Amino acid sequence: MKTSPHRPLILKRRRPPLPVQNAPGETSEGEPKRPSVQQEPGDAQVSNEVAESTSCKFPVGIKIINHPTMPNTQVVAIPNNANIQSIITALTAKGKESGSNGPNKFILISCGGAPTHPPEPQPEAQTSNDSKRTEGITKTLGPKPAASDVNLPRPPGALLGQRWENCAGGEAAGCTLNTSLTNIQWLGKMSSDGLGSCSIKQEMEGKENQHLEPSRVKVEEPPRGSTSWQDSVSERPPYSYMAMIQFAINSTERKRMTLKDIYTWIEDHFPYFKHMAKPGWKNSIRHNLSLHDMFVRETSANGKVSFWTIHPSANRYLTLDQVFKPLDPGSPQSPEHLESQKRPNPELRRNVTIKTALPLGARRKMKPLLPRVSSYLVPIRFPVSQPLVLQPSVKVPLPLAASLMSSELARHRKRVRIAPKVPLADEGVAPLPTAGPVKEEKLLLGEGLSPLLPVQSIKEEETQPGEEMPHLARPIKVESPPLIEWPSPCPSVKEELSQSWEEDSPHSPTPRSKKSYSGLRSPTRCVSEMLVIKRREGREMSRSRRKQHLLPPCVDEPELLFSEAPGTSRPATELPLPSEPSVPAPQLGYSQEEGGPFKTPVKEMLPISSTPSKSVLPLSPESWRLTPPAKVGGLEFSPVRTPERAFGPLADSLGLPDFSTTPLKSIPLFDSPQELLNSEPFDLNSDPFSSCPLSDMEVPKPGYPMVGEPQVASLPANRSLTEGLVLDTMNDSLSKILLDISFPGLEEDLLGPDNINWAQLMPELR
DNA sequence: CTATGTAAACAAC
DNA sequence: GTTGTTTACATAG
Repeated sequence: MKTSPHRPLILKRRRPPLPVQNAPGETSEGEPKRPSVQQEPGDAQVSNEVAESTSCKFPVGIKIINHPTMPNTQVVAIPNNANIQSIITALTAKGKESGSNGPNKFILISCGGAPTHPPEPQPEAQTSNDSKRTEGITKTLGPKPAASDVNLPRPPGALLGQRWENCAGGEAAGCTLNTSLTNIQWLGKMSSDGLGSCSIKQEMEGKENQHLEPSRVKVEEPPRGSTSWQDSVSERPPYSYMAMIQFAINSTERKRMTLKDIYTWIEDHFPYFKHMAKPGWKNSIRHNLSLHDMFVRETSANGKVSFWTIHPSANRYLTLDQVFKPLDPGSPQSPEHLESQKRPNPELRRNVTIKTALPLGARRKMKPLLPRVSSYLVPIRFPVSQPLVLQPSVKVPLPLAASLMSSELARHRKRVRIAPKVPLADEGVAPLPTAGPVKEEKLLLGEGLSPLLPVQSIKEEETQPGEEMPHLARPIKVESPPLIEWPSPCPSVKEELSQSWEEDSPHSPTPRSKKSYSGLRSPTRCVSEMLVIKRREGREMSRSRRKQHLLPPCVDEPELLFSEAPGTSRPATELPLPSEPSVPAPQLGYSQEEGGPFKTPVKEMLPISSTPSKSVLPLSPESWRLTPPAKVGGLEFSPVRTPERAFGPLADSLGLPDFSTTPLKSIPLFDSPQELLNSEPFDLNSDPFSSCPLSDMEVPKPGYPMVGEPQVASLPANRSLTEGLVLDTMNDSLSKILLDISFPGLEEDLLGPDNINWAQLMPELR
């Protein structure tokens, strides 16, 4: 309000639109889809599944054995093609029946089972995106599938890795990422999906500035039954605009959303904005979108529609669901509860961060979605001789795994790393590669994973089939200044390694226009034809918050990414995952990005605030954007993307600490995630779930040498890690775990009593 | 000082 | 009017 005298004049900013090329595919996208949230066709499919689930039958092929050392715990081997949801339902029922005395915890692992095809990737990816969004959505049991984010369970095969996004709502609507199995929602009770689902959209109230004012506000509140959120209507959500924007964008399958849809999503999920907030909140949303580098604007091919996306490197794929669970079981989430402080709290950060440890109470009312299950992390030895065995199983994305593991363990050593802020440094300043800044955090990371890796991007675009590389190549135009520059590679150093997204790019110092880069990199974009727009140089200069960069643009950008080897280079983030699932690559990265989501104190993680704090990292702001592929030193893995995004979030949700810390036995093997990745044993490829054989994928590892890191040896041949889920019927939780499977030949001692006869479960292994 | 929120001036459509 | 960008300022921590 204040009119500040100081207000600078702004001269024309915009630049002409880019030429758009249309992508054929895109077309559909172009349109803003609104959130119609509700949606889509997928239902039919879903229903089927659901139906099944209800039946609770265990599919054929399921094998259950008692865990040798854990009481009331059974190991359930699920064929890839089995309907997980139904299995979980059945197990839940079984566990409930047993109560505390009988088996009430189940470790679910994929046994590949049906050899069949790799699970197909879900429909999802494919191109359709927008248009299709329909995809398979599975709907969950949850209450409202509708719109928003629903995470659904996935069908068969999906165990681990996939993220399915199903999203119902197309872009607008949200889909969360799902972490497939991990999603608790399956259990029904927890559904957090869209808070309230919204419905309605607002009529948009009109102008921003008008006030709705309170007066009207309250009126609408829903009946209170639900308590939670309703109450919350009048309360401001504890999330920052940045966080809410991320939730909104991440709720869509494509991870992109038009401004209007963002408004709508927020209104739908946070009634406060619809009813109570001053109209100026929309201005704030826009402000945040422009301000934070993590938000990248892309235009549709035709140039008509602008979509806001989250730079893959920075995207933690946070969704409302992931972050918290409503206190009230029944009610939809209600983040809103909290107080209405004036300020929304720092929100996520804190909240998100959540370590499970934290007292819930402290955090506003939200609870973490996933309970930790430490105990489950017990390594399981696999008798089988071959290392591969589990192929079907999930590959755990490293990161994920790491995170999983670490979660509990972590605490021991580790530190929590914090996500560096994103340095969005914005353009200008890019720290030199060397720039030292990287600092601290990295260190941590260094070892482990770099959580930050950009990796993630993944999914988004999967839609576009194929092209992984393409995108890279594809030039996207940047709007602005021609800067585009592709970054030259910076040589930089590895240092960056760890940093978070930003880091990745570390070298990339070139900050340049952030956005520009982003465009480049983000997978999505690649895919799509979108252009990215965004910042122009101008910004760089500017001192605006965001910009902060310190350095002048290095100029170079790290473009390398692309240039380089195809596989490798691609920024992790970018990879569009063709199908995400497929991507086997281990990705460590994602985690980082988020900072492991939770781990990082929220702050960082969060959105990282894009706002650059200037000081923070030297990294260039863009760094993340660019995400230098391999380059980043340690990050190498980044290239790997996680197979699924899902994990990322998942992990986050867990609030795992750093990878490195993980206590699990298995872990010890790897010092860092990287190691894991590197290590062969994992067959990443084999991921059953992934649709694609990895073969295609490039695995990151090779290419980049880690920077300085010593790479560690890979896992022993006889061991491998696989991801599994732990269903605890005592508390209705479903969590991912990383299993250490030992093959014969290993040291016996290690094995210990807990060996499980995997052969029983997974004949195929043999 | 940082992160965030808010208001506002402008620009381009 | 909408969308996007950028400043300026306020404020909590």
